[in-house]
Amino acid sequence: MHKKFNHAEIEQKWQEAWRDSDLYTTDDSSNKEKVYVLDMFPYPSGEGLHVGHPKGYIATDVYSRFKKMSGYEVLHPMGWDAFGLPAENFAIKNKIHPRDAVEKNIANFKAQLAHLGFNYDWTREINTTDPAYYKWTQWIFLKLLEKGLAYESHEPINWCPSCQTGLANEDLESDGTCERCGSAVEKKPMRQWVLKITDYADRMLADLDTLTQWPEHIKEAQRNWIGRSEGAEITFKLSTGEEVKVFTTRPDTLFGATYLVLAPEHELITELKDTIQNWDEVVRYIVLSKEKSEQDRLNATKEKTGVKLEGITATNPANGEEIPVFIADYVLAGYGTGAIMAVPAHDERDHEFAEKFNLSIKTVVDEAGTLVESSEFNGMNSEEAKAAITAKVGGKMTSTYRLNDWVFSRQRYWGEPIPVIHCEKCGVVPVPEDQLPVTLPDVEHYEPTGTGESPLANIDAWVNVECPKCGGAGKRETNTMPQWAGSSWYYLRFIDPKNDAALIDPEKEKKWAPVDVYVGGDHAVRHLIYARFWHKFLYDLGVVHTIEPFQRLEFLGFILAEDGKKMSKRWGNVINPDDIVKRNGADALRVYEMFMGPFENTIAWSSDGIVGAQRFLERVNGLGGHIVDSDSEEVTRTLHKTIKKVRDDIEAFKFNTAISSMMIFLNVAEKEGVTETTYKIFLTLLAPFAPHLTEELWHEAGESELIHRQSFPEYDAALAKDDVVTIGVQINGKSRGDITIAPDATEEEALAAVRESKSLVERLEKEEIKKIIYKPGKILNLIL
RNA sequence: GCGCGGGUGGCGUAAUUGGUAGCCGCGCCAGUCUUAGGAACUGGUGGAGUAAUCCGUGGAGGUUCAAGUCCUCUCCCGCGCACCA
Repeated sequence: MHKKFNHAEIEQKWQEAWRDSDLYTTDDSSNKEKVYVLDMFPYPSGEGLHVGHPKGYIATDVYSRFKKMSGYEVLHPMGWDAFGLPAENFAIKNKIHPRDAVEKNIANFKAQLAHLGFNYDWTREINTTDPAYYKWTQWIFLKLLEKGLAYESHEPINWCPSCQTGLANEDLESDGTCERCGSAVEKKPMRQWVLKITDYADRMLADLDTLTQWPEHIKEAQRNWIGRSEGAEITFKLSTGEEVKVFTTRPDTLFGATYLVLAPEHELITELKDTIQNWDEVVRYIVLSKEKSEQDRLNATKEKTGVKLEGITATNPANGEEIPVFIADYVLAGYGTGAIMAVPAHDERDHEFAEKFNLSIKTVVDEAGTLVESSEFNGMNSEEAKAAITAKVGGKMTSTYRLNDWVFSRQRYWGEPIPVIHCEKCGVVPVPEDQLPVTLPDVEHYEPTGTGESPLANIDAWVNVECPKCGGAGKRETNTMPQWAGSSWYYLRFIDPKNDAALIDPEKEKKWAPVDVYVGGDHAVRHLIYARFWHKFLYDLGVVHTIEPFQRLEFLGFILAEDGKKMSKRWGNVINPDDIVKRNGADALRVYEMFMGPFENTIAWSSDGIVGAQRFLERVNGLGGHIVDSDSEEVTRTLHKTIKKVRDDIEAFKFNTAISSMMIFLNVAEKEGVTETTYKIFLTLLAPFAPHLTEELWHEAGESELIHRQSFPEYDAALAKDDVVTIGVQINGKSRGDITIAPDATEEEALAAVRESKSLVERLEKEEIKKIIYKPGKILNLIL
C-alpha cells in the first residue's frame, strides 16, 4: 500500500536529532577498525549545487553509514577547495573581496548538503584559503625548495593574455586554449617557480600497478599523461664543433639517419649565428613559428615546414656520413632534447619532410625486423640492435617523458603566497618555518597587473621585508600558488585538522591513512597526478607511511540534464537539488540517484524516474500495515537473499542492484506480509539509502535508539537457499520448457519430473535420448 | 594514429560469470476504483504470428550439449593521449 508521508517534517526532525546526538563525530580513540571514506572536496562556486553534484556524496554517505553500522570507526569529512580564478574573477566583477564571496558560497553549499542528510563530521571541516590550513601548504613548498624540487626558471611558459597569468600544461584544453576563458595561449618567457614532478615520474608510473582498486581507464589516462618513452640519447657532432644531443626510441635505425632537425627554440641556434649562411631566413622562420600560437601549431594541416641551416652539417656517428641540419617546428622544444635524428625510411613524419625537401631515404631495417645496410650490425634483430648501436656510438639508453615539470606560480591574487623572500645579496631565501603562514594581505584591486607580476606587487608594506638571512632589504615573492596546491594534500589534514605544530600527527596518520575509498569524477589526471606526487614527496620526508594516498578510487559518471546535455546555466536545464528535496524528498532523491544505473555511468536525469523512487518509499512507509505473526518461507528466503545482496552490492558500489533487490523484497513482503522483526530488519537494510524515512519508521515501531546506531543485518546462508528451483529443460540445446525440482535433485529425479510434463513428453516420444547433460540447479539438456 | 572502455526492449538497466536473455524501475496498454491525484489497485508489455511456433543481446564467422558471456575478423559510440621522435 502506498502511504504518503510528510518528508519535510521528518527530514528536519531527524537531521536535528542526528546532529544533537553526535552521531557523525569520528572518535580518534576508538578501537574499532578504521575506514576513511572521502569525497573529492568541491570548489564552492557561486552557482551552488545541481542534482549531478551530490551523486558522489550520496554514495559515500551510503557507504559510510553502512560501514558504521557494520562496526567500523568511519572518518567521513568534508571541506572546501576555495582558492582559484573563478572566485577571484567573481570578486573583480562584483567588487567584493574573494574571501567574502567564498564565505557566502560555502554557507550556501553547506545548507544544500545539509538538506540531503549527509553524515559528514563537520568538526573536521577544512578550507584551503584558511591561513591555518595554507600554512602547511606553504610548509610543503619550503620542503620542496629545501630538497631542490622547487626551482626558478625563465623558460617560456604558457601565458593566458586574458587571465594574465602563466599556466601549467595541465591547465590547457586539448586545442591549446586556456581552460578557464578559452583564449589562445601564448608562449611567454618569464620568471616562474617550477616543481620537479618529473623526478617522480618513474615512481608514479610504476606504483600505478599497486593500485589494484583503481579503475583501469584512470590508470591508463595517468600513464598516457606521464607518457614515458624508452630510447636512447645519442650525440651528433656538428661541423662547427658543437654537439647536439637527440633522443630516439629507434637507435637501431641510426644508420638510416639522413639529417638532423632542431626545434626552432633550440638554444644552440643562436650560438651558431655566425656560421649559418642563411641567418635571415632562419630568423624569419623562428619568428614565424613563435607567432603561431599553440593552437595554430596543433590545428595546422600538419604540412611539414622547415629551413636548412646552410653552412652547417652534422656527422652521423654510426657511419661517419655528413648529413644536413634543419630547424622545423614539427620538432618540439619541450620534449626529449628538442632535437631529433631523422630517419625518413622508418618514421612517417621524417618521411614526409624528406620527400618535401628531397632528402635521401635509406632503409636499414627489413620487413622481418632485421638490420640491413648497417655495417657490422647487418642481420641483427632490431630489438637487440637498439642497445648495441647505442653502445657503439657512446650513447646511453634512457627514457623521456611527455610530462613536464609543474609550472607552479600564478600572477594572480587569490592563491597561497609562495613563502620566499628575494634578497639582493642572498638571492632566494625561504621564509623561516616559524614565520608561516605568510598571509595573503588585503589589496585595493584584485585585478591582475598584466605586467607579469601579481597584484600583491603593489603593496609595498607587504612586499618590502628584511632578508631573514642577512637582515638587508628583501622583497617577498609576489606570485601565488596554482589552484591545485591546496587540494594536493587536503586528505591528510582531515585526519588532524587543528594541529598547529605539525602538518599531521604521526600517530594519527598511522591510524587513519591512507584514504580507503576515494570518490569523485572529473580530475582524472591533474588532481590525482599532483596529489600522488606530493604524497610520494611527503613519504620521502617521513610524513606519511604509505606510498599511495588513495587505496581505492571510485569514479562516478555524471548526471546529464533531461535533454541529454550537460547541466548548465547556459542551456537553462539546471535542476536544483533543493527543489527536488522540497517536492519529492531527500530520501527519494538519494534512492533515485543510486538507482539510476551503474555508479560509473553517465545518465540523463529523469523527472519521471524520481517519482518511481518516491513510490518505492511510500510503499515502504505502508509496509507497517502488512505485519503478520509469522513469515512465510518465501519471505524468509527473500529476506536473507536480499541482505546478502545489499551487503555485497554496497561494498562493491553497485547501489543500483542493491536497491533493485530491496524492491523485489518489498514486492514479496507486501503480498505475503512480514513479521515485526523482519520489518525492522528491512528498515535497517534500507537505512543507509533512505536515512530519514527509516529512522522515522524505526521509532514508530517502538524503538528508541537511533536506527543508524544499529548493527547492519547479517544473513543466514542456509535460509537464503531455495528448497526448490525451476530449471530450464533443453532439447538438442534449445529451451523447451522447465521443471521444478530440488536444487540438488539427482538426474533420475530430474528425468522423472520431465516425464510429468505433458508438453515435454510429447517432444520426447518420437526419438530416443542419446545423451543427457544435467547440471543440478542449472540446466537439463537432452540430446536426441 | 596509439591506448582504454562500451554496444542488450520505447528508455535507464539486470543476468548466479558458459546454463531458460530481458530482473528492478520508467514509460506504455487494458480493466477496477474515485478524497480527479505528479493517485492507488489488478493484469499485460522484446519482435513477428490467431496459434503452434519462429526470430532475437551492433554485424559476420568459430568453439561448445549449451554463448550476451569464450575465440577470430569487422562496424559503430564514448574517453585519454597525439607532429611526443
